[in-house]
Amino acid sequence: MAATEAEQGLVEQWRGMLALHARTQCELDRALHGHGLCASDFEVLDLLAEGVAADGDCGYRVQEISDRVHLSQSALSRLIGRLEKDGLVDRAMCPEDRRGVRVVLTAKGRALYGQVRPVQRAVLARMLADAG
Amino acid sequence: MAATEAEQGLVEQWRGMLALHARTQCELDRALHGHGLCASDFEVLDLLAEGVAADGDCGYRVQEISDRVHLSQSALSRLIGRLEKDGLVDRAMCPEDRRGVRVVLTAKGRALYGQVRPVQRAVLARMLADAG
DNA sequence: GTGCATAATATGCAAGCGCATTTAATTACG
DNA sequence: CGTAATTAAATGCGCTTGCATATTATGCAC
Repeated sequence: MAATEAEQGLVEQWRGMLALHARTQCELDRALHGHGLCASDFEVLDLLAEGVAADGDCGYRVQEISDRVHLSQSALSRLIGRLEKDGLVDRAMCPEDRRGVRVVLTAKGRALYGQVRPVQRAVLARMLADAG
Repeated sequence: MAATEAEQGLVEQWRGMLALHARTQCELDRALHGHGLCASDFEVLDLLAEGVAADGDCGYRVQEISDRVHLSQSALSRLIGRLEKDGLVDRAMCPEDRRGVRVVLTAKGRALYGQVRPVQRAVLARMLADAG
């Protein structure tokens, strides 16, 4: 039946994606672990670093980060807490909405990002290049 | 530069994959949760069910499952333990290598799989159809 | 067969995650 | 204004995960 064939195609697509995702995520975690980061940490740093050019003052609201990163709100809150504890980001109250929190890379965070970014890009190149 | 462009392409490919994977995995977990399963549980059941046709006697070695499922050996061991506790699989010693363990679907496990499989397929169809 | 390296699972443990709830600030409505 | 409904983020909690290690079984040298 055509329906079954289409279904089988979806299943294979999904299995392929699971495999590639797991392999890549695992490699990323290993590569970043030496720098004290996990893959989710890097996702957030990557977003923060790309947001502002060089002046480290505007940053993102937690909610904006939450829209772009695939974590629950609670997981993100704790992740930012860890980054802050390690001195990689600062948390500051939003002046315009005092419920909100603004997150900014510190100099240390920016430096670590600069160091780690090529590592992450290399893993992506190695894992995604052929098996796309 | 061409190198930077290629790199940017990889980054976008990876972000797209992260997004699609996270959305789908999350939907799967939600859909299966009502049946007492998580997405990893289903992966294992799916493999076990496809392995043998109807006679439930040969099953898989844990190591064979480990090759096909993207979990650490310890996580898989515990997952099988949970399935066993819920009466969905049986664990039996391998006659030919008594270090090994053979895992087989029980009748209950096969019944649950039959019930849950269309649910999982529907989620895949819904999530992967357009954004492939 | 005894001893030693290796292999297949299981288990102790700490860390990260999601769900539900809490706390604090804003908005809406009488 | 004051009170209820809503929103932003943080926290309690249980569960799953991976790493390191323990346990049991095999195989090989002697």
